Amino acid sequence: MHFSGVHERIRHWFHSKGWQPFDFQLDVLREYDRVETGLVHAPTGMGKTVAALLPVIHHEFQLRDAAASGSDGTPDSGLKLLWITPLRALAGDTVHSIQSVLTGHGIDWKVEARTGDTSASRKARQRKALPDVLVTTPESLSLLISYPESTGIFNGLRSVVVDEWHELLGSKRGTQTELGLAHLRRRRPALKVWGLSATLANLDLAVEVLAGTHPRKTAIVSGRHEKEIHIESLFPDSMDCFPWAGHLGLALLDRVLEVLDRASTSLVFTNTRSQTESWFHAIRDARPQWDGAVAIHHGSIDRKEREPVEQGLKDGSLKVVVCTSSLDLGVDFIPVEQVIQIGGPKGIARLLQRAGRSGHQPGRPSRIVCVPAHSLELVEYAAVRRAIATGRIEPRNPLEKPFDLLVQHVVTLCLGEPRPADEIFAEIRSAWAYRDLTRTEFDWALDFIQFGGKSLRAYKDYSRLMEEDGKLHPRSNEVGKFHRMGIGTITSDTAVPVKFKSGKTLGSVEESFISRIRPGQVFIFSGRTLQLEKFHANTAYVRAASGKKPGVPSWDGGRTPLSSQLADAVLEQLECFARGELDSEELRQVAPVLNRQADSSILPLPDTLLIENTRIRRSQSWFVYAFGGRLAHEGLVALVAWRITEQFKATVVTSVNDYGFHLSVNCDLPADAAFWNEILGSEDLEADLLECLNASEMAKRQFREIARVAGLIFSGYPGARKSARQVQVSSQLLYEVFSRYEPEHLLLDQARREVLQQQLEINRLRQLLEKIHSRKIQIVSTGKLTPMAFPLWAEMIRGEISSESWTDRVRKMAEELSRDSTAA
DNA sequence: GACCTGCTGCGGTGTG
Repeated sequence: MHFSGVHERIRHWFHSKGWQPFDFQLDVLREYDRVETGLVHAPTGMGKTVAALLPVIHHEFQLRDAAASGSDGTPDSGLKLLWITPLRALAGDTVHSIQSVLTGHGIDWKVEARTGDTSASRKARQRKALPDVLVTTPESLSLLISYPESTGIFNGLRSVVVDEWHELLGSKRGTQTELGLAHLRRRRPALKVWGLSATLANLDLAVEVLAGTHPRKTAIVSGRHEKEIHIESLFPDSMDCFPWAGHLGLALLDRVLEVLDRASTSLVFTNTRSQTESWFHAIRDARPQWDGAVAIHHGSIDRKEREPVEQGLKDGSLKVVVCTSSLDLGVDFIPVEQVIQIGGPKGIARLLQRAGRSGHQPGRPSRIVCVPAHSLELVEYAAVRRAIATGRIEPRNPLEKPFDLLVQHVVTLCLGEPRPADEIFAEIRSAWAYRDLTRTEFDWALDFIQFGGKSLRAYKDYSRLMEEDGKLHPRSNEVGKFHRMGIGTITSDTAVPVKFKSGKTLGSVEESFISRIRPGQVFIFSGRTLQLEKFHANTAYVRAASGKKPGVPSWDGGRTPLSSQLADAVLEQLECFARGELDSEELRQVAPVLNRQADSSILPLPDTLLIENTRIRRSQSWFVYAFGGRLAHEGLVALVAWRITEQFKATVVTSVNDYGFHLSVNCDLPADAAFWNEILGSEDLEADLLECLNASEMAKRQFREIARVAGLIFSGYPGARKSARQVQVSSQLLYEVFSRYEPEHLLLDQARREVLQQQLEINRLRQLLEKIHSRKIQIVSTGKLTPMAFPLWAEMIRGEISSESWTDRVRKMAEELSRDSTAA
């Protein structure tokens, strides 16, 4: 390897820190001249930040050397490096670490952040002149682009780093980043762009998306230092008394406490917010001596309450933090000794990400302790360990031309600088997501922005731009004001704020939860026991309380399905088990349950589709183990139920989980493979789905978010947000107007598309159906519920009856089952 | 004797 003087200086810096450079860091340095868009992927905590800065430093050294030898002019002033991060909470720490690496090399650039947290005066200054390095979010970048006085501030920009690109890639925020990059590249054609990412299955696509459509020289640089991951599971004393279903996992509380005892800092990850509340209370009640050293963190807790928790982790004053994905990324700069996962892993990448929160330093292994909430989760842990060992991981799929964001971005661009339509079209098409955007679609968007489209022509409010001298201009200053308040793609939920009378906000809960609580009743939230004082002006006023049996809130959140990769890996583990290859402790432990499944039915395997048929009182229950994840199953079960009722005069009750779905039918269905093959046919899938799912209701809800991103709905001034109801009313009105007068409206089309793709995972469903037809259908009649059927049955009766009798019925059924097993 | 669910993320005005 040849090292110029520049490389020597960089080597020297590593030496001064007592570090060895990693190969991939030097690879990035070597690729810099050749490559225009690159992607660095390495496990978390492996020095990606330094890797991204080395070429920037190298370039600056070259310029300085040239200037010193008199061959070049003065160095650029203003912004040279733009660093995009998805999380504003990371911006401050990123500023410091960039600053320190640069200073170490004798480069005294000014490094600043610009996010929503930045002070108003600094933001005002930054509109006109930027520091040498700016750390920002995709949203704040869009805002910068939207200010007329910012024209020119990117004129000295040399490189962009997109941090945590894997996190942005699969979302509209990623698409927004693509559009931002397309704009910056138009201004600076020679721009170098580097993405930093965790490992993904589709790295090639990830770099392609980052590069956009211009032919660009790209490279993928891999961190070769494999991170060591230790996955350990906790087991109950006996599988006999371990639940077959459920999600809380508190059965293993004592074991978890022992694990917490042995480390000074632990992160306890859960899968839901309400689970976080339950575990926080359980731990605090069991270890009162840890008072003040146990904290809770999730997305519905107010940011002001969360910040001290993050700080407590940083300074080591907290021993245990119970959290959701809210701390998946946010603790990059924090030393955590061990990580605990309560409940199923859901995905391979997800477990890796969480495990990576511990041992967050080169050379140190990551450890994660997995706590099953029910028996079959042990198979998931075995599967995820195997998948990691064989290098299998999920892809993240980028979005394709979302029209709501297109509409938003065109306005953003024209606010910053009035431009001819052709030029804007070309720029937008250079972003990967819009590479296939047709001129017709683009013209539709322009017409919509200028005149409100076909159906809103009469309303001036929807006319945002106008053409003058061949350029698109904002129609008024008002347009800019309202538009900037709506920039971004995250649409917030409909939750009710929870406040003390003093005015301090604790966070927010679901309206459906708080409406069940009467004043005087006690519930837990944000780790506190609270009493509802009154519900007034869409706000829940509470005071601290003590009380037994407090209610635990639940939220209407996302329902992360088991990933396809992990579902396949689970089936493979069952196959291993069937072959007698019990090469993990998890499989050995769960053996009694799997044996019972195999004895009373069969084990579902990769090449079979198991359908169980059980008579429960007067109904026939059919359990289909399709292993498609709960979202795809929700679509599938609706479809199957609909097709059944088309053929038979029957009432069908359904339930789903990640492994399969269940139909309870009050008539006899044929127990032969041909019938099920037909019922599960993939013909007319989309049309049938839209028909049977009451799709317009789902689309209507999805449309609300689309209308907000497209700037059709103003959701209120900061600090004085409109209520969910108000937003709902105006979005519904628009939906109805479009449906009536302009059914081909591209935003309606997008709403349907998003329902199919995001809420029902149509692509996965389609693949699933194809896979089903290549599998052998095996129908087994069972006398009793099997271990795999039990959770689906319990899930079904949850929707049927009150919680009191739910408990009774589950207990009764469990007792019945356990009597059988002792008798057997 | 088993059990009640369901993630995250950002940003903004203007006038007295």
